[in-house]
Amino acid sequence: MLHYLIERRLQETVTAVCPSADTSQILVRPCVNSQFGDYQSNALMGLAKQKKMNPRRLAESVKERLDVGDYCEAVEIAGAGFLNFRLKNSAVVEVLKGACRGEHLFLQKSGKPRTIVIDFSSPNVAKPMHVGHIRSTILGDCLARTFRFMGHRVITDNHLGDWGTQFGKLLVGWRRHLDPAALAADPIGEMERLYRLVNEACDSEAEVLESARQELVKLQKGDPDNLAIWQKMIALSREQFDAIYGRLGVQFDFCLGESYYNPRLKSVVDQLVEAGMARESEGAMVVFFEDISELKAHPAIILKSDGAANYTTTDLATLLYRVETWRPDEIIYVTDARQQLHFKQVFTIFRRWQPQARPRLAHVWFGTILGEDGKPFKTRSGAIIKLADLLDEAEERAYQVVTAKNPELDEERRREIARIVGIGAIKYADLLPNRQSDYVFSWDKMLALNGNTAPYLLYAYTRIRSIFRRLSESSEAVYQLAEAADRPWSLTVVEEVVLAKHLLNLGLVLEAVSEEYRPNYLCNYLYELAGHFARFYETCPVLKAGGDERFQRLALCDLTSQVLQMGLGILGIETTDQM
RNA sequence: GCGCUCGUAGCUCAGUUGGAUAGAGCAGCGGAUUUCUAAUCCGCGGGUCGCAGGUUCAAGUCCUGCCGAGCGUGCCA
Repeated sequence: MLHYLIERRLQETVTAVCPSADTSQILVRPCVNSQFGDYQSNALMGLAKQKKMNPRRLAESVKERLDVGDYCEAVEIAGAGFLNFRLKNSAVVEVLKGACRGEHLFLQKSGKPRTIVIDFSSPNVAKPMHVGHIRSTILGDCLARTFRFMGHRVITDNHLGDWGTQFGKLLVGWRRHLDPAALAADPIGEMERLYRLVNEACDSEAEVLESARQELVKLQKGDPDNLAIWQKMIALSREQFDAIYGRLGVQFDFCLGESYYNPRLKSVVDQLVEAGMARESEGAMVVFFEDISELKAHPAIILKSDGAANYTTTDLATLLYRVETWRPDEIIYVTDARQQLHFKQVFTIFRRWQPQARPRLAHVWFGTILGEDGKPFKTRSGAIIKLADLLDEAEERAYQVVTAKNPELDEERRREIARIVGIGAIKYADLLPNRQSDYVFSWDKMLALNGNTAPYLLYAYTRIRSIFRRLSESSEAVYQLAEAADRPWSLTVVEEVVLAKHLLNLGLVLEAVSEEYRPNYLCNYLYELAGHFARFYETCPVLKAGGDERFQRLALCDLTSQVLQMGLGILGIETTDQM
C-alpha cells in the first residue's frame, strides 16, 4: 500500500525536475534483494537515457526534492542510478493498524471501474467435460474473481458448443438407438455412446450418413421434433455441467451458446460482403489480410461453400452482440494456445468492421496439460480423462492423506476437508504455472504438503486458526482485532517485520495479476506469505507472549489469515480451519 | 514451406517498465521437536539461462541467424 504513495511522490518529483517526462513509466517495485531496502525504482536510468541526461545526476536532483520522509528512511542512490527506499517501521505499523480497524485489506479498489466480459469454459453439448476444459474454467473463474475484487463490473458468459454438424449424427442415434434407462442414469455418457455408434456407422454405411445429413437439415430448418430433441440434449448436458461447476464453485452470469447467435449470422456475412471485406473464393466467402504479414497466408472463411457459417462468423456475431448489449471496456477470451490464429483473425476483422467499437479485446491463452510422459494428459489406456473423474480422484487422494494425518477426526469432517484440499489442489496446480507454458500433471506434487502447493497454504491457514481456537478455549480470550490498533506496536523481531511488510504488497500483486491476466503472481505471493508466516511462527510465540506483544502478534496472525483466505478465495479455493 | 509459442539446476517450474550476486520445490546430504498442528523450520552442494552474433551503462528478458521441441496453417471448434 505504501508503495503507491511513494510512487506518486516520485512521479510528482520527476515531473518537477523534468516536466516532459512520461510519469507512467516511473514505477516503484519491491526490491529484488532486501539488502537494498524494501522498494526500488529503476526508472530514472531509463528516463536519463531517453533525455540524454547523466543518470546519477538526475537521481541526485530527484532525491534532493523528493519528500517521502513520512514513510521511508533516507532514500539511497545506488549503482548506475537506482533509488532505494526502506520503509519506516512506524509507517508499516500505521498501515497494519488501518487494516486492524477494518479500513482496508492492503489494497485499494480501482478508481476507474471497468465493465469486463469474460468468455471461458465453453464445453460442448452431449460430450463430457474433460481435462481440456479445466484450465479455461479455472483460469477464467479466477480472473473474474480478481476483477470483481478490484472493483470492476464483470460479466461471465459461457459460450456453450450447442450447435454444429454433430447434431445430425446425434439425432439419428437418438431416434434409432436411444436407451432411456441409460439416458436417465448418465445422460452425457449415453449421448456420447449414441454419437460414437452413428459416427462409426457413417464410415461404412452411406445410408446412415445420408440420414444424419437430413436430420441436420431438418433441425436447421426448425423441425419441431428435432428441435425438441436438441433442446432436451442441451438441458441434460447443462445439468451435468452445472453439477461440475457446483463442485468447482464456478458461476456464470450468462450461458449464451453458439445457437443463440444463429439468427445473426446472415447479417454478419452480408455486412462483411457489403463492406468489401469478404469475397467469394473457391465457393466460400473469405476475408483476406493482404496487408498483414502475419495473416497474409491465413485468410478466414466466414461462409463455407455449403452455405453454412462457421465459428469465425459465430464469434464475430457474438462479439458484436456483447459490445452492443453490455457496452464493455474489455472482452477476454480464455482458451487454449491453439486458437491464437483464430482470435487474431476475429479481432482483426472486427476492428475493420466496427472501427468505432471501443473495447479492448484480449485472447488469454494457455498451454496443454501433459501427463508424466510429456504427452497430453490421458488415461493409461489413452482415453480422455473426464473432469468429474478427475475431481473424484483428487478428493479421494486427499481423503487418504487427511485420514493418515488426522485419523481422530470423524469421517464426515475428513470428507469435507478432503473436498476442500482435493479441489483446491487441482485448482492451485493449474493456476501456479505461467499460463502460457504446458505443465505436467502430477498428483503427488499437487497434494504434497511441502512446496508451493494448495495443501501447504491451507495448512498455514489452519495453524493460524488453531491459535485462535486455543485462544477462545482459554480464559484470556480478550482479543479483538480492532483493539490491537489502539496499542503500541514495536515489531522488533525480524520475522515480524518481514511478515508485516509482505502483507503490504497484496495490492501490487493483484494489479499485476489483472494487468497481465496471470494468477500465478498471486500464487507465488501467497506461497511467500505462508513461508514468512511459518518462519514467524517458529520464532515468535504468540499465546505465550504477554501484553502488547501478544496483541500485536495476534493481530499479525489475524491479518495474515485474512489475506490468505481472501487470496485463496480469489484463486477460487476454499479454506478449512483444520486439516 | 510459412506462422505462433517455447528451450533456465539431475527432475518439475518461477523469474513485474531490460537493472544490482538468476530463484523455489522435489530429489541428495546434515541439523532443529517435552509444538501455539513437525502436514513445519534451518543449513549444504548443484547453472556457459539451447548455440552464435548484435543493441545497451546494463540482456534469462530486446533484435538477427542457427539447432531442437510442441502447436497451428481455407471449408472442426
